[in-house]
Amino acid sequence: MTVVRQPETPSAWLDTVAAQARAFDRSSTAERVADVLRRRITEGDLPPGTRLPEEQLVVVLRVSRNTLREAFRLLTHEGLLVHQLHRGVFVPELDADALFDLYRLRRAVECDVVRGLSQAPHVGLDELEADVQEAEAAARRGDWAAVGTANMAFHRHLVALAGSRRMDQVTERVLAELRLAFHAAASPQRLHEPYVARNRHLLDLLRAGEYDQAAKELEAYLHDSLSELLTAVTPAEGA
Amino acid sequence: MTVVRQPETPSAWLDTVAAQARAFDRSSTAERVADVLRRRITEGDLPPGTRLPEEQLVVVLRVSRNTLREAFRLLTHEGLLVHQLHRGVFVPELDADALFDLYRLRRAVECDVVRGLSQAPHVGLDELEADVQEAEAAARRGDWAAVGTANMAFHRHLVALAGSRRMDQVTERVLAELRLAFHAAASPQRLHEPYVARNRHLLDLLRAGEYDQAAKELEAYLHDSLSELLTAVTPAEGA
DNA sequence: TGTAGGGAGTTGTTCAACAATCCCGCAAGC
DNA sequence: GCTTGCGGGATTGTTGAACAACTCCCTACA
Repeated sequence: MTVVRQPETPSAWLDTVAAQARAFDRSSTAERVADVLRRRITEGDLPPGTRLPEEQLVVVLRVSRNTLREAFRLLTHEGLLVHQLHRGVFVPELDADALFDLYRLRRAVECDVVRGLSQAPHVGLDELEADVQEAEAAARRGDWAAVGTANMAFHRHLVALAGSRRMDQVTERVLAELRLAFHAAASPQRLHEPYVARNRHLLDLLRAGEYDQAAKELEAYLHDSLSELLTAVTPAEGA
Repeated sequence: MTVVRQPETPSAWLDTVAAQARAFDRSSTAERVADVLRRRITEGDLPPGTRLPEEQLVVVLRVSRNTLREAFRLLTHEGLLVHQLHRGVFVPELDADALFDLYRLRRAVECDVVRGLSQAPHVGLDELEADVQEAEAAARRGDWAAVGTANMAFHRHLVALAGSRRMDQVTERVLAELRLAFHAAASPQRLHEPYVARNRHLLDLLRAGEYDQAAKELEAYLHDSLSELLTAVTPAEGA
């Protein structure tokens, strides 16, 4: 039902087809529910601190409580929800400490990937190029949300260059949490615009094989990005 | 059974104490179940590839299927189980790629932590000292499993120096998966013994504030550890 | 003002049942 | 002989209801 088999040519591409079919299969009800909620959260429809009551969602989503709770687990695993015993699940509120923490982990992973590229010479930078172009186009038309999305894709693809499944997972989680903070920011333009050019610069350095230089630039990049995000999120945290 | 009650003095704080005791006891049933399974897995009782059937475990553990499945989720989140749709949960089998991947992420995090110590001058190294001493003692009595445990604690505490909750989580997961591979190794001694002295050396460097030097040493350390683990796990993977 | 008590509402857990899927073996066909 | 197609049994996925345990808020009382 799911896979058409071609017995006369048992070549390698069958494996890839099978893998894709299996990935397609991966649509349990809980994951579909999680998809819906994930979109709502990452789009910013649910502001941080919002509680997600089980009973109401059960009615709206047409699933049983157990399945909904399974979806909650998935999203909690992704950092998009936090669970409090006997109180329910909430959209997390990221304070300055959390942002610090996220950028700390982010820096460790991304910079390590960039530095490590010297060991794996020829990697495809096409996706990064596409992301930068996408960001530049979005910036020209003033769509700062799209700029932010493209920038995040840039970093996701950057980490993907390492070919490490677990690093990809960590990055996915970090960026998902970060997106929560982006929504809380006042000015999306200030938050995203400067990094279009810097991503372009970073990509140039990678093309030139200047990996150590790129890592340094990336570190400064992330430092500035965190500073900007902190001032954008905290309303007025003077003495 | 779990909480001692004092009926003659029913004051308010007693209730909160009781609540805390209960919460302490283990917040939820699912977590208690997860604890039991986690121990069985990390002790090596369940060899990689083992399937954990729901019905049998429900009977043995005296919990409902839903609660058991919740425990499965927790352990899957920790990397101690893998889930396959409509097939069940299994103890993961780590191949060479997975080990490579784990060490890649591990190197990125741990080395970043060590390098970052130059920014946070005075950190407590007492726990690291205790771990090293523990490992040394275990090595003297030939308890290589205990050496491995102490070594892992050393690295966990090393990362903890950064004070980053998310880095701690990542490390926890990486080490948990790694422990699975350790069980598959033939000679625990070869796997753990050399790193007792190297941990001691690393600690000395940290005490001296030679953080860059320590990071370099740690990188070589992890490289050697991975090599050893690969030869220990793969039976005979020559050309 | 502050605090104990109670009740409503929500979450945690269990149970039983059914639907969907996988696995294994067996027979039919080339 | 090999593959294909088809059950049948076993296991997982999902549901709905029920009860227990807990949180939160409101009220009464000192």
